[in-house]
Amino acid sequence: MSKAKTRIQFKDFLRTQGLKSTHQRELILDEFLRAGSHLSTEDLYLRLRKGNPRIGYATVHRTLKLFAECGIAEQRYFGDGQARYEASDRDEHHDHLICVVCGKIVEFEDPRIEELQVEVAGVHGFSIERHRLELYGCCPDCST
Amino acid sequence: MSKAKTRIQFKDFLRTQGLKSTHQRELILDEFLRAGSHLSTEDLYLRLRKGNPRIGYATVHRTLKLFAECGIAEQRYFGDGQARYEASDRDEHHDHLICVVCGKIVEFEDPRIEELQVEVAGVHGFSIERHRLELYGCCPDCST
DNA sequence: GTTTAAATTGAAATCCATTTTCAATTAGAC
DNA sequence: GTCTAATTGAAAATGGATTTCAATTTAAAC
Repeated sequence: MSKAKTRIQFKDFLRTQGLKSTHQRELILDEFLRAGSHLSTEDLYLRLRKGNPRIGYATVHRTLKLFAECGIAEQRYFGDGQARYEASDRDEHHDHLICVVCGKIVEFEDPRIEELQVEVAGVHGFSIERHRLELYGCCPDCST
Repeated sequence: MSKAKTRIQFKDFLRTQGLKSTHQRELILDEFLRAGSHLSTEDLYLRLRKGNPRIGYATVHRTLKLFAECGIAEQRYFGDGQARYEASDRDEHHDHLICVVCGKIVEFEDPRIEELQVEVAGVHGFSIERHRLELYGCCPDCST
């Protein structure tokens, strides 16, 4: 989905929820879309402060939660103690490879794994809503 | 592995690390092995307090970390903001099905998924050290 | 058994990301 | 422009994890 469409999606979301479209929310969405993925609240806050020293951490935090609520972003936990957000407008779904040495995060997807997940859940009577698959290991750059 | 053997494993670990075997550490290990899995530090602390009001939260916390260090327990994060520990002396490895309604946690394993993970990681040049797979959905009891 | 050095304990303090509070400001409907 | 409700951001609160430190306990040496 294009950035322009994402902006419209967000505005629509705000309107339908009786929320207001503000300057800060627009700035935060712009920077979020511009920045790479897997950003923590702190990361995004610091990037925003460079251009706008007036923006508050609480607002960034609250706005990221709004993004997650309306489907623009997804919240992830990689176990380092802080939540990260990634734009969910790119592919349908993907999982993560995380380098335990340098922290690099690579995305991947494999329909065969997804299929087996549904099958396994079915055996236990579960219907899957979402899943999380993370592979931790050593990336090519760090294994030399 | 039997509980007796796990106790010996822990004592050996302590000795080789130059650490001491204490009454508290024995109590905590006993209660940890007696209690079900997926316990938070708080859970275990409260269980221990019932029989031993003198035991401290910090000691439970530190001892659980020791368990993880010596391979008796594994630390898990399910995204509710607190670490959980499970005994790692039962099967070789397993993943989790988590009910988003009642919070029930079911364990499963599927070698076919594991195999595909190794394959996918290889495509990206990663060697896998460990992984995390969690399926979130609705369990049979909650879907009726 | 006694001594002794080092590890351990637990209450309290600290840390740190997240979340909430609240008075001042702003959006947008009228 | 007026008015009401939502929003903002600095500061405070929250909550689990972790550390501090004086008192206690362990276990090795004697």
